[in-house]
Amino acid sequence: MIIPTNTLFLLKRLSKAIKNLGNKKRTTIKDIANVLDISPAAVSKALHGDSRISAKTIEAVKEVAKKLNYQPNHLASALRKGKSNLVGVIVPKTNSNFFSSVIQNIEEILNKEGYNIIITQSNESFKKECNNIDALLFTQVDGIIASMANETIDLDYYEKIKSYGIPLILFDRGENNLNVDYIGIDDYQSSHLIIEHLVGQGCKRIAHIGGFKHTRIYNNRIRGYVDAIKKHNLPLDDELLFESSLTIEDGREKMNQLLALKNRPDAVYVAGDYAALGALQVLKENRINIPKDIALVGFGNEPFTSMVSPTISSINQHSGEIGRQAALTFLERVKMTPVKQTLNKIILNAELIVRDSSNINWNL
Amino acid sequence: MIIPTNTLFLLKRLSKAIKNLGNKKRTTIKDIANVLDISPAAVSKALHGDSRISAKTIEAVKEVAKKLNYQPNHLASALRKGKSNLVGVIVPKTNSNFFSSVIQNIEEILNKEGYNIIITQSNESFKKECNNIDALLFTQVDGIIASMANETIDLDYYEKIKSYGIPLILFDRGENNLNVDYIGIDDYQSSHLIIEHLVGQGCKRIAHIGGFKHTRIYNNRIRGYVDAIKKHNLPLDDELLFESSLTIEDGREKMNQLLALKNRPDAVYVAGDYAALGALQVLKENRINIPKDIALVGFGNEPFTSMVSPTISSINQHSGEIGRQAALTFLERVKMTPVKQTLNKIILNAELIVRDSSNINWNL
DNA sequence: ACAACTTGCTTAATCGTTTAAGCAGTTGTG
DNA sequence: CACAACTGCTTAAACGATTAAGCAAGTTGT
Repeated sequence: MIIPTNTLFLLKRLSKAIKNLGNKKRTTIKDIANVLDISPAAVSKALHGDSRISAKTIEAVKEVAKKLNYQPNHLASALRKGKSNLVGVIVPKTNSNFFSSVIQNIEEILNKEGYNIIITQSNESFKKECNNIDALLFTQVDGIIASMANETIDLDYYEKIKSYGIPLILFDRGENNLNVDYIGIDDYQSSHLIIEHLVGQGCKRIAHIGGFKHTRIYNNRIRGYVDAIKKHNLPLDDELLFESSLTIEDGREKMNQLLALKNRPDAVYVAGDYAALGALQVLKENRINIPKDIALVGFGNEPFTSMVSPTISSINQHSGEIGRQAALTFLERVKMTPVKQTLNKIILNAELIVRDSSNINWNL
Repeated sequence: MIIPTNTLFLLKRLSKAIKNLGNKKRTTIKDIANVLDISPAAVSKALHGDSRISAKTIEAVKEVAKKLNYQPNHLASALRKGKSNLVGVIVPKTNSNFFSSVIQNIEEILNKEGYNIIITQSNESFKKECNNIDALLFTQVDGIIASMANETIDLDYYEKIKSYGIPLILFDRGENNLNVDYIGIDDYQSSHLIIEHLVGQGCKRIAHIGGFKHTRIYNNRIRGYVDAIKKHNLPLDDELLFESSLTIEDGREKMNQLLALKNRPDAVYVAGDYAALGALQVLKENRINIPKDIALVGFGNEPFTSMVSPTISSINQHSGEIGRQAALTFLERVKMTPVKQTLNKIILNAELIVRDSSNINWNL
């Protein structure tokens, strides 16, 4: 056992302090200070490796800290420093591969910089989202990284975050009007990718089951769809374009409506994988040949797209990269004092992953 | 505009304070105290509705608080009260329906009681789990609700939680030796349910792709399998029993091994849905009739089990109820001072959901 | 030899809230 | 009328860590 100090006196204090460990509270810098007979301030500095504290003292402090199992009280230092080193993350749901992967990457980057993250889910409910924001602000987070619920139109609560003077970073489901950082893929361009691909497969009447127009990303996908269709001089028919909640059930519903048309489409581009899955089920139930009769493309590259039969073509949103960029953007913003927010978009190129559901060379 | 006080003097102070809102820091109880010319202590009490503060003062304080957009500093009160009102949740992954649903229910209950939760994921990595525990303890959480990573054998870090004197609640993946609360389903009994069902379908040679034995729940499923097989006097063959990581890939691998047997099984019970999916893929690739030639049952009732074709029979683990019970158990424990931990198991009955993959009346 | 640094600490204030203790003034009780 | 109890506040300490300011002793430069 190496005791950093040689006086019997200090040794006695140490063992007394160790004895007290059992009954009492947690060890504080004061306890360490008492053992070594120096001031708490010196202990604090020693623990932070302050250059004005002698190497000998630093070592002694660290030794005693370890012996007494000292754990810094984060609340105290956060209060004093005005920084909690916590970052709030709000997502519509965690049980989606996209969001779970984004979170994982945010966490990885931020942990390295000493931040911890608080994950909350809105379950696509505006009210829950507001509660989450309040809870995070209440917890004194140093910033918030969020993707909005589908329902969210009123931006007051996001303005509230801004008014706190902490960085707000949006990803995937964002909103220009807030004038904050945004990270996402190029939804407009993604639609083009999909339409090009379907045209290449020989499709001539392409439907789109889109998300709600009021959500920017879905609106962009719809705009992309419309423009790409026009570009290829394909029929742009009102009955081929739907707004949907993009759940499995609604995917089924909209697909049924498409099948009920006199003039059926020969391809369907669905703006979400879950709805695409619903559409797939309906197609199979109706014994429709996929992709020969109707080709299908989803969006999001959820793992199940490669599990179902036929496998579903989809758009890879680079969730990992989105998470990374969101975290890095936060780190940049938080360095500024005072925090300045400006509209700053990072748009990644998406990638179309062609699978059986839209590959005419399959299942001939 | 209703001003709770009638003196011009106070009115002036209020408008001055409101003016200061822009440039300065956040509003504190001190600011409110200054406006009303009372002590910060009185403000604090007023905000908490202390009976020793007059109704008039309480109203005035609340009015000014609203006007100055006062938001309590959680760090300060947490420091003072020695309670952060934060609960840490550790799960192996969030992108599983089971865990995501458990979390949702924990959150719902705890939010009502004024707690917020910090969700962390271990990604089935022991190291990550240790980091998470450290991060949560560092954040001064008031308790931890966790489900262990598959890798976790060394329990030192969990002992560390206990040594902090905060409640530790385990669910699903637990460990008796820690002597803490545990909430889960009856895994042993679930295996019986499955075997009974398969026997009822006429299966006579039932294989089990199980999880790792060192994880209690998987061990229980294996024991249940073995005992149920014995009970029905079916062949209990070493080559029919595997330990697996239960990923899709490993499910594929183990299924391939089963197909390579001279004496193939006529049913496979897989201890996890993802591995069951892998097994399903292999069966389909080998044009094996499901369930006539080989029946299949999974575990966990992940949503995709009802999406794939054929749909996969599985065990519903009552994730919602597990989350609720975990939260309620925490609330009970945290009330005790000092917190007492004892081995206390809440075991829920699981439910077998029979789908096409093990229903002989289907696909004849 | 004396100013000017440097070293290695201490002192005391501070972050924002809570709370035990206490103090006037009022009301109630026997 | 005296004493108790209540009302409505104030004072001051505390939670644990950080940090600006300062001080004493030693070191360096001229």
